[in-house]
Amino acid sequence: MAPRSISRAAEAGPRIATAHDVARLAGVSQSAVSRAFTAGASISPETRDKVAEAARKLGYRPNLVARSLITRRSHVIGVAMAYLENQFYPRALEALSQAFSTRGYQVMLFTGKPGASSDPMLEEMLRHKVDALVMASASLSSRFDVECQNAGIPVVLMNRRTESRSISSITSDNRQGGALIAAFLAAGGHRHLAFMAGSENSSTSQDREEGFTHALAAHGLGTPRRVVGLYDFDQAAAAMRSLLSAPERPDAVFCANDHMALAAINVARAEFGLEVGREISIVGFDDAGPAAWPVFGLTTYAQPLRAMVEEVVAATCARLSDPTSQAVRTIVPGWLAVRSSARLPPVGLTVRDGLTTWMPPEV
Amino acid sequence: MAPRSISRAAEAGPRIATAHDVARLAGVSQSAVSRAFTAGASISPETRDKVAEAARKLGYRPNLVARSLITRRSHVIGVAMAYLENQFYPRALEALSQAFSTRGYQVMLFTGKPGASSDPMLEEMLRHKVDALVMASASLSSRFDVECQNAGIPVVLMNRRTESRSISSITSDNRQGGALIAAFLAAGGHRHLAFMAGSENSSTSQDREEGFTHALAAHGLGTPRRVVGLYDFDQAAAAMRSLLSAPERPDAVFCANDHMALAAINVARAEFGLEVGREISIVGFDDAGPAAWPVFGLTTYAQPLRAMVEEVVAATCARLSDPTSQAVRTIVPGWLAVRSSARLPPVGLTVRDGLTTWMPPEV
DNA sequence: ACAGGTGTTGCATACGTATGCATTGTGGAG
DNA sequence: CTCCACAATGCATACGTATGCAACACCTGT
Repeated sequence: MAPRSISRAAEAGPRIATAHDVARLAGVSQSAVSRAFTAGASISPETRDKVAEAARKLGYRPNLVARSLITRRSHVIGVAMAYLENQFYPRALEALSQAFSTRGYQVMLFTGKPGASSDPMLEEMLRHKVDALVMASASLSSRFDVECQNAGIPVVLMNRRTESRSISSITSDNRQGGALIAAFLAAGGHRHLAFMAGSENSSTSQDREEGFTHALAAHGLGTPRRVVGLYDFDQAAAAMRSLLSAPERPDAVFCANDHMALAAINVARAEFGLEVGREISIVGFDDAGPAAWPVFGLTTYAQPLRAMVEEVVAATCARLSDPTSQAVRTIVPGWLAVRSSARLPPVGLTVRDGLTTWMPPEV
Repeated sequence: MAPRSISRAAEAGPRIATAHDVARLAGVSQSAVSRAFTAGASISPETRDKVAEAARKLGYRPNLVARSLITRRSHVIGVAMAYLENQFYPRALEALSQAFSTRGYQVMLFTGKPGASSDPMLEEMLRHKVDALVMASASLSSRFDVECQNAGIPVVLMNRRTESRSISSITSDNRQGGALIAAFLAAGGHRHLAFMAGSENSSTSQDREEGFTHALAAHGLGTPRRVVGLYDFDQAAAAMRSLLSAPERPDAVFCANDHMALAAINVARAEFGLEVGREISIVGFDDAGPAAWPVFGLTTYAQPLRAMVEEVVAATCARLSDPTSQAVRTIVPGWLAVRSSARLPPVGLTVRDGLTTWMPPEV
């Protein structure tokens, strides 16, 4: 090993400076160098300055790999996320990366093979000794839970929940959102409703559907027609086609997320020539970027991205600083962003900062 | 250290198994365990099986942090990417992550503070000992170059280029793409052209503009009007507003990327009531997801995402396996995806697999 | 002047793995 | 039967850093 690394260094020019090199140049011990780079360590200002000067001369940078090995903290958070064609996720990813980096963590991205089990991904994450896992996609197997608990790694779900008591989850109020949309559409005078589900095993889609369906019943409207879009643009388009081709066409469609709602609008407008918002109402969930674009004007339940990300980061860091703390199950409230893709109810609309929202008139 | 880690282990339950634990259980040396997990190492099948069995019992996983320290290879690629609201980038990120993971590398994501210098990001990447850098956004300072060369870390740019001879870059044919669009619009009978630039310091925007402008001149059309959209949706919308409010309105606008072109379509249609493709032509560059959505039908120069990602990964791995190899400068050819956002020329259109493209009739 | 406290420093070791080297065992060629 | 080649294995060490511990200097209060 030693001879090889020497020869490699020889061919690659000057070796990368280590704490020992800095120590030698500064005339102190390696410990002093380490302490100079550790906030709150016991070291005199003079020594710290000597070290800083030597480090500057040598272009020294602490090796975080070596540090990780000894401190047993990699300061790396594994983020599992696929399905990046849904704008909500890239934004979430960017925000997560920002927020974690503010607290001294970097994000390692795991996308997993499309359609594959999440287990190989888990394996890879554990080998890399990530400090924590944020799962924003992929359904977890039961192994996931126990393996992470054995490894002592906190797991935080974003935008989905689980039964496990040891895993934290941050979601928006999916049930209440679905219910609010039901009330909104009922107040708008719609009578033939439809729901487009995401994946069948998605807790998020289930919750939104439940809230929607229950509230519809409470408003005296029957069970909505149901199609499945699998969170996929093309699948959603096909589902929308089948809805609009049916003899009894719905007058309002609630899609389990914006990505599918945008597909629905595309089909309704481009293939069926419908004027969305007048001849048919389409409502989504997320308020991802394009929803607000004028050509769509998608009415949707807005998930507060920044707030959710903050909660994810807070939950992660909490469990990192106190491993005995309980997993949390946080529900962040959202609101209904009212635009033009759905017929408006006569009352209940309010405008604030140029954004329109709606609340049911009576409780 | 030792007493602390013992007490920590005690409170956290069974310690995470190491190669030593496996060795003890299997009745072999730690070296044997290491070799059992190293492809091509000198070890007998029997020993390998014994080790595998013991490892299975203990739930052993090789610690990649420790491995990185000794092999000086982290198997982590730093990917710098911001601007994820432009759909092109999330897709690229997903594809990069997939492709690298196929070759045994994981992706660490660096987004950088919006608007900040890339230097702190670089610092963080070097501390984490990434094996290579893929830069798909952020403009690099000159420090970047030398620091990475000192550290012996290959740098590969995606979708941008640089003067430095030591940095690889993968782009599509931006000049030719701009020229092709000019020819296409000229053939379509447009006479008052405009160009919407991205960022002024973006090589990509510059190249597309150059190709566009030169080819326009060759077709006897004057210098196009020029506005700046800074690759930003709202800025692009504002730029489009100014174009359409001017006394002499252009009959075709070439936007330096799709993201801005989509903003332009939104403004033209929703604010000015124009029928895009008939009253005004709008062309983009990228062929990111929404360009193909029916409501946009954006005519755009298609960058072959998969091919570009493959080239990026190939270039990265090439320099990793042979550090003395030269940096490459690869240009991946694209093609013009013709849809409905721009008036069609009378000749030159061809359809293949349901996709329409266009080539200039004569050379 | 002396005892005790406080703040700095270096030494030694540990983190978990990979690998050069020496040693051993095994089989085949002569 | 001898010798050599080669495969398999263990020992020892190295990667670069953090930190417990002991040694030490310096200061304060009596």
